[in-house]
Amino acid sequence: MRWSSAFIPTLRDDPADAEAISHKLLIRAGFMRQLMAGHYSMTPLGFRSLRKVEAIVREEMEKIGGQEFRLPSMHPKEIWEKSGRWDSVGEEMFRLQDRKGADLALGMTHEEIFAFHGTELRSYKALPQIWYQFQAKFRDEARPKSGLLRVREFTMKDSYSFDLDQAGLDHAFDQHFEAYRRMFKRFGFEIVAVEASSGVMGGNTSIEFMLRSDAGEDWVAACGQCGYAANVEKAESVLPSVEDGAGLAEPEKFSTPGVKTIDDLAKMDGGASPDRQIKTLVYKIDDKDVLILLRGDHQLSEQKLIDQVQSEAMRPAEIGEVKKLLGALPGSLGAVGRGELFVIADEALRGRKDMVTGANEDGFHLRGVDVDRDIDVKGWLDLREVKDGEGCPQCQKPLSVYKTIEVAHIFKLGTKYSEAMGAKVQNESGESVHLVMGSYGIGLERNLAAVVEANHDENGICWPMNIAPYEVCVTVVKPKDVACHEAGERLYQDLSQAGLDVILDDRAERPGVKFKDAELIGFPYRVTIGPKGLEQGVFELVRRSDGEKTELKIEHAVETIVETVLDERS
RNA sequence: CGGGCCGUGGCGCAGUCUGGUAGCGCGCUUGACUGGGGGUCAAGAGGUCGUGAGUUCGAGUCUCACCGGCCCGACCA
Repeated sequence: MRWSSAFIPTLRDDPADAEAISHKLLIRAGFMRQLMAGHYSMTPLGFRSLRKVEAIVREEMEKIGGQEFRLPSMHPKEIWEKSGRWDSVGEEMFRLQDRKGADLALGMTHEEIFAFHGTELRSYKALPQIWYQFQAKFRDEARPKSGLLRVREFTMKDSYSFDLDQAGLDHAFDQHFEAYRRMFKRFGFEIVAVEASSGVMGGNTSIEFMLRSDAGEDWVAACGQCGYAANVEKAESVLPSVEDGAGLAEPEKFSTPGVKTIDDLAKMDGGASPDRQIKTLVYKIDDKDVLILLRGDHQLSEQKLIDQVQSEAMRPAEIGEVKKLLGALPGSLGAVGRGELFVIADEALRGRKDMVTGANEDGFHLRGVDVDRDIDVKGWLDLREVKDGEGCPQCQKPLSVYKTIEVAHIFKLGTKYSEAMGAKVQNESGESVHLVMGSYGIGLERNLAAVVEANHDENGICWPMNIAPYEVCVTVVKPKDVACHEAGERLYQDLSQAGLDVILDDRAERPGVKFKDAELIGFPYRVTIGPKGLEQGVFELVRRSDGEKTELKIEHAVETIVETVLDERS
């Protein structure tokens, strides 16, 4: 490609509405443009890189025996009703009607559709199968943000495995796990694989692949010692034990005027430190009132609660409902003597004595509370959100908690969808059994953005060779000079001939403009061809990642550049 | 969905409080000088000021409604 005839709309300033680095750089460097919130058009440069991401994913899928499909993105309501997800996914699914008034959905994932096609599998002899596709996914995100990191329309490679039994699924899952690791390596960033909550996907095991980044929105707890890592929606930790005093024979009410928070009570004379307090939250779970108890210095993880309580709908109670139920406002709530209510307590409260909690009377608390003696706990669950520095559940060393981008998610689904669609095969003994399924997703655009988040500097993007839109940029410093022009043209032809992706910057621009643009876009290598170099019989090769410059004798330039580029492809 | 901020040439912004001929920088076009890190000079093109209604002699500016975008939170297979 000759730059003079290419559409590469670079911008001198950061776009005003971008925050995330990948968002700013992909816009500025001319890789994409926004159409509306959560929907981006890829420009030719962006599409080249996106196709390289896709090619890597496809290669790795083929390596594990994946077979590529292409499914419709518009689905009939009926198939989503069979799995129950027409209702359970709620507003996140785009829905529409055709001219006959039939209800349709834009696919946000394809478990139902692949399971539907899986019904044509009849015998164990046909197994295992791994089916995949690249397809646009539509999700009506409440808040699209951060450029390509959270959008409403994107391309996903989703694959589905079909096996006879759990052991088969485990194998397919492991194959995907390894394939994904290879993909990220080739993308040029390090990931951490974590245990995750499966959300409404169903199934019991899922693993997320996370890239550490401040632009992310998922928190991960990881142990540097033993390798334990989990999404905070799922992570556990061990706490130092707390020594309790003997306490009182029975709870004693005391006045706490103006105390509204854990902190207020901790600061008050005769109060209690947060780890000696019981925090009481009120939730409406399927219209039932439930009290949730945690230690005062602990935070509820709603996802943990959702994952452990079978419920259709859950929300915190409104303030009026709380007052009506317990007779007091938040700040003075407690579970003592409320045995008629369903009380769930976090494990960290088990066996605690001499605690302080609200008296269900504004401005009053109870001290000397013995959890086992005074509170009728119906269920003990791990509900606490893990915090930085707490002990690793495997090796007790301190955990670190940090922000990440979820770059892929793989699930062991089990038989949820094969049962819903009636996908069965006969096993060796002639019995009909439901297919055991897995599903494995990776978003292309998000991974493109992740590559940028992980590979950039103050001058722009630093593409790894595998993802770069062009591997080499040949910069002709003075295109009007015949010798320069011809040398550039010849090098461009030779490198292209050798199979490299190369762009020739033949624009009538100042050298500075060309250098800046090339750095902003982030070509891994750039060759400078100018009068000075020609006089000495050399080109200059500049590496984007560290700015290292090498002088190449003109007669050996092609050979050296080709070798360098091929070396870095993987 | 709650809270906050913002819509003015392609991009970044000023002008809005206090109503009176729509501006600046960059980019773009043409020409000249230039040519190894966003150069200089000259001459140009480009805007229904998000949309609609209202107040006013007069609205980018004031009022109301709507639309769109960004950020925080809630939510997120």
